[in-house]
Amino acid sequence: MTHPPYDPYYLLQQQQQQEYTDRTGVNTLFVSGLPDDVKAREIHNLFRRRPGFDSCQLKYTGRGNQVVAFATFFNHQSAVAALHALNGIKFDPQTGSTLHIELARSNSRRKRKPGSGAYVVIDKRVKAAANAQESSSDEGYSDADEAAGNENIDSANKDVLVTATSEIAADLDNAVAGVDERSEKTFVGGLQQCSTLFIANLGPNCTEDELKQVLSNYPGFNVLKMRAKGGMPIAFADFEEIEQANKVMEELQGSLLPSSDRGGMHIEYARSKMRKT
DNA sequence: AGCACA
Repeated sequence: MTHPPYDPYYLLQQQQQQEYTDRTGVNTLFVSGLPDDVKAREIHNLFRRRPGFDSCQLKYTGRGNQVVAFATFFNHQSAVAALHALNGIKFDPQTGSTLHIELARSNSRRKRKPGSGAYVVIDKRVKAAANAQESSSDEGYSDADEAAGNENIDSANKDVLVTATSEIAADLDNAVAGVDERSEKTFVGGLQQCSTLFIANLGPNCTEDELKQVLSNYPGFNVLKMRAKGGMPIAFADFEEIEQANKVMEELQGSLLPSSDRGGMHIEYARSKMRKT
């Protein structure tokens, strides 16, 4: 049997293949390198302060004691920002185990019922023992399993955090919408966007020219201002439009300059739009 | 983690 283009299964495969290569729509991080005694609460505490964080889940894959986690954000950018902030950190100083974080293959499809938990545990261990023979092949986890596994556990969790934060975000959104007529700032998923970017983690001898050269390749780039804060330079880069700033943040987040000596650039929205003049 | 200019 062939799979003609209208075959739903064929379409699903096409879509999944696309997700493998283009992950710009993915808001979920896949976290591995966790110690096998990690708790869902620890994962939640790791991500809860990250801008745009939504919820997370810990998953016992059933492959040995392997544990992985998924952290979901309100948008792709927030997810990428958290990825760069946390990837490679020592999660447990005792064992020296290092976190490995990447964009998930696809978004968590967890239903967002009001009152659902800020974090969730998926345990495939018992089931895996039962069908040990048939699940013997390839990888340790699959997104389909993840989506199927979590519905039943959702209701057990009474954490209010998720709903609380999204309500706050909605309030802020309204407040800003009223005040900010020219949309120099907007809220997206609890993140205050700004068309000026704050750039940190630059090397001590990063120059304004060096950075300006990189930034001027992007449409909408206006002005760069640098200053040394405690020896380490920081920079503010202003763009015409938020969308243009977004693009730059997305593409340059974590990237290295010739002068970088302590890892890639860290880029956030500035707290306020750069003054004209 | 570090956010100035007015």
